[in-house]
Amino acid sequence: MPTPARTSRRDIVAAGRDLVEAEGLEGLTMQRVATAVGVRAPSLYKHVSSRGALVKLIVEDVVADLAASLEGRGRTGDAGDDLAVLATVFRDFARAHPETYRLIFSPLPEDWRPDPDRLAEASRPVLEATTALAGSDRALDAARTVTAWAHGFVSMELADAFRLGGDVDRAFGFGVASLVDALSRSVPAR
Amino acid sequence: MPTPARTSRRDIVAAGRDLVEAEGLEGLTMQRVATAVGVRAPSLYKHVSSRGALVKLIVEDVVADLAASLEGRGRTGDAGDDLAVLATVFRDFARAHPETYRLIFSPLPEDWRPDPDRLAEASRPVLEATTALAGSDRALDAARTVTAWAHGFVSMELADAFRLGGDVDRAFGFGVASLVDALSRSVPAR
DNA sequence: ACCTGAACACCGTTCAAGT
DNA sequence: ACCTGAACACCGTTCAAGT
Repeated sequence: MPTPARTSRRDIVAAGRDLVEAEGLEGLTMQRVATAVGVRAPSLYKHVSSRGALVKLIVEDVVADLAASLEGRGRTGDAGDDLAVLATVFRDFARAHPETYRLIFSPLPEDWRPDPDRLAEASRPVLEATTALAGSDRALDAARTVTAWAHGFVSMELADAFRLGGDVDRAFGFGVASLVDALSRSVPAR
Repeated sequence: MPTPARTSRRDIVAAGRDLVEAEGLEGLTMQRVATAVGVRAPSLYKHVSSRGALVKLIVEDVVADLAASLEGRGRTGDAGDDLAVLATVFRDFARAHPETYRLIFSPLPEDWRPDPDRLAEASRPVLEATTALAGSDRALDAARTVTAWAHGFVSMELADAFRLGGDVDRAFGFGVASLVDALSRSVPAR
């Protein structure tokens, strides 16, 4: 006689994401997720195949939210301003969800990694802005430069790795301005 | 009656570091470390206070090696060239020790983090180069921009996050050249 | 002074048994 | 069809007992 499901993959992913945000990835245990959704740990395996698979679902959920935050934010008419806006939205997302942001850029085992298409979706707005700013020949290199800088900056900020004093907000502004400046010029001389 | 030590903190850190490099942080179990140094797990606690403390010692060991690699490499006479050399040494280090590189930039629990002084030591060569390139007023902002970019680039490369094709080496060269270009100019106009 | 086996409180995961 | 308790093979860590 069938039993109605007492939980769902959706609930499990949401509960898992909350757990990660609250306690980090190591706080994500199957037992705690189970308690959060009102079930025993073994029952989770009817909905997700393993803890790793759950991590992957959580990562994809977070990446989708990040993509949605960036979507349509680079449309001021000035490609340099667009890039600055995108960088700020990106940084704000990271600060609003520090643990899950860390998670999506963590070195995860192969089978826990999100579908590459989801990542491509999140990076499209940046690519559009760099195309406008630096030309289509240089757009990919330029997007990689900006993305690397933004991710590096934000992850160092979250890791509390800027320890030499100074104004971190100013350093962020300085970084965007320098990049926009460099990318809007013709090919560097070196 | 005293027993002579069958292992040492030094051996334990070295064995732990090898384990992390070979299998990632989650491969670092006290039991495996113990086996590697020829002892049982409980004995390790005579030499390190916890697994977290061992992780911290490993991180500090890796950071010291990174600092040594960078030391004295930014001295060509041209500050732009210096920065390019430092970036390349940094990237080579990451590719030579991918797992331990990841570890030192991982979001670690507070008490597992290395002594800030060790990190400052590793970043000094960059700060010297940006001082020469951008002037002392802008040196810190410039160093943060370069460091963020380099770390972001390398960590995305290691995470296999550059999935849109193109030449990753060229993107790295493009990034350094753009940054050097921007930082060697006067204050950006934005 | 260091090393050990036994024990404790946890993990993730499997599986037969319940409804 | 989903949920459960019991079990298995692991963890990190503590501690009394050995040398």
